[in-house]
Amino acid sequence: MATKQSGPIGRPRGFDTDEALERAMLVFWEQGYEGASLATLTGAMGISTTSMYAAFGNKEELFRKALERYTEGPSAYLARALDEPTAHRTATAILAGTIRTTTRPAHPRGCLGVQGALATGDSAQAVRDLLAAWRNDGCVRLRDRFRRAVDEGELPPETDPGLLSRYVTTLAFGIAVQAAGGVGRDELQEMADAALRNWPL
Amino acid sequence: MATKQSGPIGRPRGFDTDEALERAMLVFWEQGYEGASLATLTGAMGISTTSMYAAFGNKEELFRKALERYTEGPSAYLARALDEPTAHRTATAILAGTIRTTTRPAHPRGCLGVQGALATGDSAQAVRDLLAAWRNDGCVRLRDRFRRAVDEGELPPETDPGLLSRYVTTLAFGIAVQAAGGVGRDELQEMADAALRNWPL
DNA sequence: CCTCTTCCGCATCGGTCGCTACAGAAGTGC
DNA sequence: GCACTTCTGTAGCGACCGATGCGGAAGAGG
Repeated sequence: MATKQSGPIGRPRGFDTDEALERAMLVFWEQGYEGASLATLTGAMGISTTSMYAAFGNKEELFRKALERYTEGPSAYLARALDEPTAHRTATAILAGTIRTTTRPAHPRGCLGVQGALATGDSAQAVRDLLAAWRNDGCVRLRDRFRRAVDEGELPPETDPGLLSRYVTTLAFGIAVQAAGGVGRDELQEMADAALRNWPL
Repeated sequence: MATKQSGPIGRPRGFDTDEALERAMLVFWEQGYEGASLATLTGAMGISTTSMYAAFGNKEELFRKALERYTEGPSAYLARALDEPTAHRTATAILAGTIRTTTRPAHPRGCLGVQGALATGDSAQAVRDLLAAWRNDGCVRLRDRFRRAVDEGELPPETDPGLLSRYVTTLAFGIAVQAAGGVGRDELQEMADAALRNWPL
């Protein structure tokens, strides 16, 4: 009957799980899934391999959780953009958010969802598929947003929401690749502005 | 004085260097630089590690040569596109060539220059930089082509060639990412057609 | 034939990979 | 104090990483 109000028994964890996951996410972001070794990861997390396995399972599970954290952290602009009042503002916010996130100083350049595991060996195919699904999910949610805009009469009825969302996500992924190579923020923003000057396509 | 007309002395090589390099390129294309192990590479090439080292130097040199082969093979559409008579046809040819190459059945999906080493560990940074320079070179050559079109009066004098080339290459890299995730050829081509419908931007 | 040069198959190098067994430390509840 | 549960540091697992040493095989030139 007594509600369990006391903490879990046993020795409490000696590190902050959220902070360790944040650091792991940064390593995956910069070096990719295959490029990030456990030694590098645990070194950045400040814990031993034993603690990492006890807290996160294994490397692949750690990556999955790092991707979730990325989605709700650096990539949260996507969810916010979908709430913009118009489709045009949604597209603008997505590209601006992508550019800001992929070119932020003191953060890894590029996008974890793009460069985390774009091409991998056999042992990392599950992670590659996970990221492909992650990217596709973003495209689908954007398509639904544009479809709503068509239904509400904001966009012309002959507009193809899938085509439009594919266009915006293609630009976003391309921006991520450019940013990973060191292309500057201002140049990308000018290009994005020009790309959305005529809308919808 | 006598011109050396006889072949090199010693035991001749027992395999075709070009074909072995072609197979190595395909492995790098599909699995990336870090994901492609020497065992996988030499297995696909049909030679032993000893022969690979004797013929190509090491893994990094093998990748450099595979990238050259990729540039002159699957990515040769870029050079051809730059010779198109108009800037618009150049842009159209680049996107069409990108889509065809990144979605070709029986070939790895995506683009070696994008997914070969987009994010890597420390030991592969040189390859990452090499690919970033490769991508930037494509953008620069395209910019020069557009600049010529401005000089020749084909494009309005207020056109920014750098902006335009950044736009086209961003679309191309985004297409490569989409293709790596399994997006179909027709859908990408429809999007590319729509993206270039208003030109120049 | 012999000699010379190069190539190739086998074995293996030290290092690192992801991962785990074990024992002791450090907390909780009684 | 005690028993119990959980976490952590060390040490090491087998497997694979990229890269080599070595000796014999194989062809070219004489």
